[in-house]
Amino acid sequence: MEPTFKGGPCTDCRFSEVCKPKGVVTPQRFCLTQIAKRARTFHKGESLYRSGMRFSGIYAIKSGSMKLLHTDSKGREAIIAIMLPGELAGFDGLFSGNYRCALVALETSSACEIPSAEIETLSRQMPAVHRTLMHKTGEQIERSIDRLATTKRPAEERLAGFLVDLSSRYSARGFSAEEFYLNLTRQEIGDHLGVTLETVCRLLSRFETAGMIEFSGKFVRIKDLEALKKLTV
Amino acid sequence: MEPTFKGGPCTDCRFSEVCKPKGVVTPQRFCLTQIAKRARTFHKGESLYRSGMRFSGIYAIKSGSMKLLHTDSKGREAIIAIMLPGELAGFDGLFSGNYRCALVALETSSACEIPSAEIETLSRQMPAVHRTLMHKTGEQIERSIDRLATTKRPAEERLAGFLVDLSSRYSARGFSAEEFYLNLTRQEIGDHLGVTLETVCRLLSRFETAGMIEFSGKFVRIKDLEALKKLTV
DNA sequence: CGGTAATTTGACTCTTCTCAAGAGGCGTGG
DNA sequence: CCACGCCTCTTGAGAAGAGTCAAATTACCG
Repeated sequence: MEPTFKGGPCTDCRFSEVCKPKGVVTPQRFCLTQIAKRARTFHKGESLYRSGMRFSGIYAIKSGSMKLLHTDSKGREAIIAIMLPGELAGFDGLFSGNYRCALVALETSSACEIPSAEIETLSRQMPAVHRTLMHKTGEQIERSIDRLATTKRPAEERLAGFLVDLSSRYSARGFSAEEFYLNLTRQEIGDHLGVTLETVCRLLSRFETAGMIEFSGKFVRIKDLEALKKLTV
Repeated sequence: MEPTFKGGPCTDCRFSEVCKPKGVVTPQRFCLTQIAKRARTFHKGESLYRSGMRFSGIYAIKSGSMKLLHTDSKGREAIIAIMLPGELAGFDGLFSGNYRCALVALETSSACEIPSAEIETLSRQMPAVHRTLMHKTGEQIERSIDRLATTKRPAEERLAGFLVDLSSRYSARGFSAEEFYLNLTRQEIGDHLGVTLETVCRLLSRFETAGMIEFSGKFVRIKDLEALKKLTV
């Protein structure tokens, strides 16, 4: 990394805002964007990290999508989160020192690694960097809490909520809120929501019949977002 | 806060280790134990903080027990966590700046507040304090992940897991692993596990009939911990 | 173009929920 | 100290939701 950093991987990244500290005016050279490695490509099924591995860094997802995968002692899989472009992943290892889950590409994707050594040094030296990380951590914790709060709700509500959540997250990152590719199998959607793949199938069919969504293969079009939101309440 | 602090609220706290940074030799005067306020008593149903309130600090629970309560827009309640003596609560507000949940005493309890202003100052100045907080945060995140991973599992497994978890947490804090008071109604246990109170009742009866537990009122005795563990796998 | 994996749908089963009624516990006030 | 009322707990019966098993169809990859 050059001391007088100019241009580089983050200059033309449309998500570079993600990595920049918010709320304070800071010299550019102290942003996370300065320490991120150039984006690497990961193919479908490839792991950025695995459960139990020593924490090596945070990943800023540039394109594609990832699943944060937890596997229990019996081999059962649960998808803790779906990560989209413009989001940061790796917090399951940031504090404990070892990743709790695996981060797996759902399609050909690219991500920048923000190495752990740099994180430690810079977040100690630069309050703004530290604040950015804390802010992102807060988002993660809130998201976990919100998901834990839905355990008692019926499958239909959880699935509707999942679609609404994806829509708003895509929208927040500058993508269409109505149309996107969902690179998950029915099994994976089920592993995320805690239901079987057959239930996911039936509910999606029901949503489609009701005119709320339309999908062909992996492509999803949300036709009536309000109706979906009404299901989640 | 006196510069030359001697004695004080933490000196004879049996849980003072909780608040002390681990893994490094640090002058005592830089521990969380230095900034904690003297314990306050909270009565059953009283809130240490409520959802939406500005983050005011972390709470070290000295005695009794608390529930971390999430309420959604429809008024449905979900208990995100049960907090026991010797544990820290308040991380749902530490990073975002506003508490996401309410922290409510389940019985007459006492807790020390570690005020937010002191946390910020001290964790910036003292790496050891910062490290302690990060370590505790890691525990919280891991716990959330582990609980999210159980959403698909049947009620019996979740309830058995809940009892095993309580047992090991009591045990870790120097209490009996086999006998404890569970100051939760069946409704609250259900709100924690995502099932109805009737299901909790039936399962507890089943566990009792099977000779795994014994309970009279709020008092629980675990008779066959291994059998319970086998149910959770 | 063939083979494998994913999806869809049906029929049936099982778990869990809902509704309901009765029993038990606890605190308050007489 | 007892009685009353309220809240909690327990248990049952029936309904609904979700799971399981199975087969047919479709999509995808090499």
